[in-house]
Amino acid sequence: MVTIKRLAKEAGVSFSTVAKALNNDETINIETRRRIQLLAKQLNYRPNILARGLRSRRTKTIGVILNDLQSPFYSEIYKAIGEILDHNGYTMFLADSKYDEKLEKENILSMIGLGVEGLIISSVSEMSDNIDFLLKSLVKTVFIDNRPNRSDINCVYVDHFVASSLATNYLISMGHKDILLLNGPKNLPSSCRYLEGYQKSLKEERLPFKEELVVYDSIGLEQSVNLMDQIFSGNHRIKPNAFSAIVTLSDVSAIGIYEASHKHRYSIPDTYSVVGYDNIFFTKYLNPALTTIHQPKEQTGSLAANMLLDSIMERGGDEVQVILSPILIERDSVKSIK
Amino acid sequence: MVTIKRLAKEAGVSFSTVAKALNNDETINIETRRRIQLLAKQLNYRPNILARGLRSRRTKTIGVILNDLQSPFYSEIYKAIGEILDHNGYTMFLADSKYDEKLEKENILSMIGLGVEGLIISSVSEMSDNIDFLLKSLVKTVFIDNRPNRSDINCVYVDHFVASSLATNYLISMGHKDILLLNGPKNLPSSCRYLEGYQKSLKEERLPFKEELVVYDSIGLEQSVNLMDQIFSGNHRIKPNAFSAIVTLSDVSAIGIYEASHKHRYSIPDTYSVVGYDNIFFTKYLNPALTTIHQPKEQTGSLAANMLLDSIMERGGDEVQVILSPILIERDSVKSIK
DNA sequence: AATCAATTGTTTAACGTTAACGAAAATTTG
DNA sequence: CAAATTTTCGTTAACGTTAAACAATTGATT
Repeated sequence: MVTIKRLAKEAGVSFSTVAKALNNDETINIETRRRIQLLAKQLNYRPNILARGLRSRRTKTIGVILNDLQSPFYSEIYKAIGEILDHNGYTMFLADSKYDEKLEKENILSMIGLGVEGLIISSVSEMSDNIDFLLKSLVKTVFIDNRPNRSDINCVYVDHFVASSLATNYLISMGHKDILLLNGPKNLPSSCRYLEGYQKSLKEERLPFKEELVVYDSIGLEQSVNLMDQIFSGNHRIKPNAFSAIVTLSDVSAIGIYEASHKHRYSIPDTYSVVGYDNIFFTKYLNPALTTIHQPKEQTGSLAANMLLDSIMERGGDEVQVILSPILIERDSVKSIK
Repeated sequence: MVTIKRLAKEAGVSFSTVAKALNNDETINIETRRRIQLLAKQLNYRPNILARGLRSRRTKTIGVILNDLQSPFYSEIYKAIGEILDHNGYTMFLADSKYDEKLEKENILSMIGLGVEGLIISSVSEMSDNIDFLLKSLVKTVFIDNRPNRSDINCVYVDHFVASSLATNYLISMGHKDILLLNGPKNLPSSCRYLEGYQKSLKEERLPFKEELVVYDSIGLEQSVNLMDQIFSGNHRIKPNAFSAIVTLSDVSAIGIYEASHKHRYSIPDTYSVVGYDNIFFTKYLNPALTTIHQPKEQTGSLAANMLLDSIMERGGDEVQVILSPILIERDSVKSIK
């Protein structure tokens, strides 16, 4: 392994001269600097991040903790984060919290142990101890995808309340009255906002809110398939004829509905209308093309990354909360029954 | 930040006693050990990986360098890698080489600087200098997705030659004679194997190999859309009526074909038949459901991770090459024209 | 010629951990 | 009961880097 000492020996100078030369320190003669920098390149020298981080606390790494790494939704977000970080010489650690608060805590501690300078996190809960813990610790943090219940934080998220009311309003305008809400885990902040938006739209249109038409914990493909399979089979408290449309918290869930309905020979949108959420890239190629609520994922990622870097570099001042707007994308998975 | 010294002060022992206690060293009284371990948990102590790695070279991290992080194909692979690593107390660094050899080299050097114990990499080229460099360095490496031209390495990949001949044979059996090959970058090992399999199938069936029906660099959604858009518009050396079927190197490319053909009002499979590659999870929900060649992605990831861990732990002996088999998945994007 | 400042380079001490070694206390042995 | 052994804990020196303090050489100024 080629270290600074090795370069020093090779170049015939002290190791700290090499260190300064590599950091382009003006107190080293420009020629010596050039000479050493060239040598470093020739020998494929790379600073040992461990040593640097240990000494200087500047590891040039940041941690990204998300609820589901595999989901294309989060993929697009961390793709955007990665781009920004790359341009700024930073590397990212990715971790999957699997919508689990304990795992999230584990990941946070790991990241701190790894010496990250900052963290971007889609926190599982709105008022988890993890959030307090994070704010007490010294790592700069940006919360994405949802908003913890406090104002002294950096965050960027889309308004889930608006999103679900957009979806619900649209279904109502198409004549649907019994709308199943396939919601996420109950403690998930986005689930709460989502439910509220759904309720608000029903209320506005003077439709009754039927608690029994809300079902939780259906995030992810498999869970969603299983759940809808139960419903379509009649093995669930919700019966197949109790609703004519479905609002989901994610496009992936919507695909689960496609799968289950396909199995039971129900047609979408003829029997059931479906509105997804996220607008992940392939939804327009589904059969039928999915009507969904678009989230600006790339923007979320790049904004979050830039905010974090600003915060790390001490540029930019106070904490900021950025709220992005969702957009309804009309396609073919909703049928008018007016 | 809570360190080993802090714990020592708190517990009234020397810092090295704490270190040993935390590593469950038998030479420390069981009671003292328990006491210190409890304290560590209470104070949310996490070992500083930087310091540990610097001193002991055991960072418990491995690097994963892939050609396209966002593609669901690679997502599924690194998801599987992550699962295995988690169970073994390892963390992973992810990096995107974007099918670029220079960026790949950059990433390799970064990973080494980060102190990874091993590397899983989908190398861009078959005989890149990067491979020699890696083998000369001390980092254990597993190559995935394709096979460098040497035998003294660990790798796991599916046989792209078999894959493309599976696809081509199938199309021929459905009566297609003019088959466009949407291949990846020319230097990509998988592209080479893919071309060879395609040629072999044509030859077997005594069909002429038309070089002009092979087009390169069409990996990724956008490139694929642009390319097909050109072809369908007549602005390409390949004319729209020169072929009746398309074989692609990735499902994502296949989606690009869907997009372009949709724009130009061509029907799949009525005007063009398409066979994808990878079988990423949502292809069966596309319109039309995509006929594709399945790659065992999860298996690839978990095998690679296990091989790497074996190699790191010095268990297991020689280098192994694992070749997995692709499977044809018949769906609705191919039409018989016999 | 003596002084001072600028220029260029070196010495040294951290950062938090591991691990080899040393030392003290507790226990066993003859 | 002294000596030998075991048990238990403390000392110390690395790992490769950064950064502050220090030293040496040169050039400019009085």
